[in-house]
Amino acid sequence: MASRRSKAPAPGVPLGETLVAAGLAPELAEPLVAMPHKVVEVDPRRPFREPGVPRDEVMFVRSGILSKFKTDPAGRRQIVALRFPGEGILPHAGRTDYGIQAIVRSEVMIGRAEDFDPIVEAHPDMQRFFWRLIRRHEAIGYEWLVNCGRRDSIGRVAHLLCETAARMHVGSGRLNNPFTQQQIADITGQTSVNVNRVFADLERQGLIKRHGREIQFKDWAEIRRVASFQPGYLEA
Amino acid sequence: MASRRSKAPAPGVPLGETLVAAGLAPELAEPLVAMPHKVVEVDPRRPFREPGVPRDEVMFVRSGILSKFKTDPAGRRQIVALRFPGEGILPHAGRTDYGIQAIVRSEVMIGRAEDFDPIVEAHPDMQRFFWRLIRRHEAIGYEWLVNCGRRDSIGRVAHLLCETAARMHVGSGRLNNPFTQQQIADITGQTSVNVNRVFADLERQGLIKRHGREIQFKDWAEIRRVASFQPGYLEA
DNA sequence: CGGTTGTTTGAACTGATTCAATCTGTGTGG
DNA sequence: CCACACAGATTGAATCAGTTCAAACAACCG
Repeated sequence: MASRRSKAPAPGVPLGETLVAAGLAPELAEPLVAMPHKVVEVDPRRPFREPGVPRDEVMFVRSGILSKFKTDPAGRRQIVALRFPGEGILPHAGRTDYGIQAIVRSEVMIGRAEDFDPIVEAHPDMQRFFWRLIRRHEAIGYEWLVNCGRRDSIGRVAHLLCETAARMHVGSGRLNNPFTQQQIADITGQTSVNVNRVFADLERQGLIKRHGREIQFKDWAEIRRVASFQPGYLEA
Repeated sequence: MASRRSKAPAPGVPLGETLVAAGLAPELAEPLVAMPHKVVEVDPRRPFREPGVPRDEVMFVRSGILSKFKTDPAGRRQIVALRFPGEGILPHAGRTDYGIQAIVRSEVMIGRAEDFDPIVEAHPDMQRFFWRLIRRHEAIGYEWLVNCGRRDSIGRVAHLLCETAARMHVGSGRLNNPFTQQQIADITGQTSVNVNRVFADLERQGLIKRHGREIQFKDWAEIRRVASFQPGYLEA
């Protein structure tokens, strides 16, 4: 019953719009989109940026989803953060400890740190904007720690689904689930086998209905409860 | 065989020094320590700051250790971050999703956001300094996610011990372990019962030796391997 | 069609939890 | 100085959630 991701990325919304939607004042978005940059198409689950390399570049997701990941010496992979359209990965002076891969085929705008940093420094409002975004990602990271540390496997998957629905701005209705079960396992610290069983469970309990990759929430209140999903942390 | 934390906090090192030790230029530390503030003694494992409350204050740890925590609706607690001496918790515009408690008796310097923000905005170098600190805490958070998501219980505890030794600047020798087993459980997403068994295991394997709370690393290389501890992420 | 990637299912196993009891060290007050 | 209370550490037994290994199945692609 597996369905495939669409082969083309979602229509490339202009970056400026997505940034403004994320809360940046329109006149501030302008110098950012005017910054010299290239746009790259990134294939899912292929090496894109390896860990341990210095990265003096900014990237913003225009469409698709990027993930930051780390790999244990034993080879087990853990995804530690996601970036949805309009979100970005800021420059990193020293060596980075994480790698980057796309979850689905994505369009990414890449600029150089030496172009980006002066722009931010020149606009205190933009500093505050990025400050707020960092804080939001921090809050999400904390929530993920609670997820991995304290919830059982059903709660973890349910929570990820709720969060994803919220971050993709689909309400409590249908979610076009972008993840493979392996990726969900890598995010929630489990095995893909178990993720599969959890999905079957959720469906058997009548909380969701699946048509291929698409997920329909049949009982939003109850799945929120199972996930103990309190969306407050997502509002910067 | 339990020993108690010393009843007095570690001698209150001047904040300026600890900030400089953390990499801040001495002339930049000055306006920070000159900022109007109060110094508070915080008792361990007592309510200090509750989640869900706006917090327009900065705090810097002068001695002891602070923890940020979240609590699941089911009442299970997860510690999501630690702050050692010289480290701080920056102001938070909206409602905070986490609470704050001390791990051991701590001295904390508390200032107001409205005093702190202008100082930072006036000094680009200080912005870069805090930027780097944020990045470091982000990296630690990612490593914690790997810890909770991908390591077994021995690896988790061993990793926390290694990280703590590094952050407290004790080399590979003796660590005056500041945590109760319950706190270690709350950090690593386990039960205190299991943490206890892990400690017994580590000792039986000859990796550590315990005298009350004090831990002596008998085989640093091997415990690093067990923990898959790569300290690179700690260097901002 | 054959190759690849992702999903699904079963059976055996194991690491960690739960519950409950006991033990140890520390501090307090009589 | 002893009795007592308290917090934390330790141990055992039963249980269970999640892993591991292995195999089959489905969908898509060239």
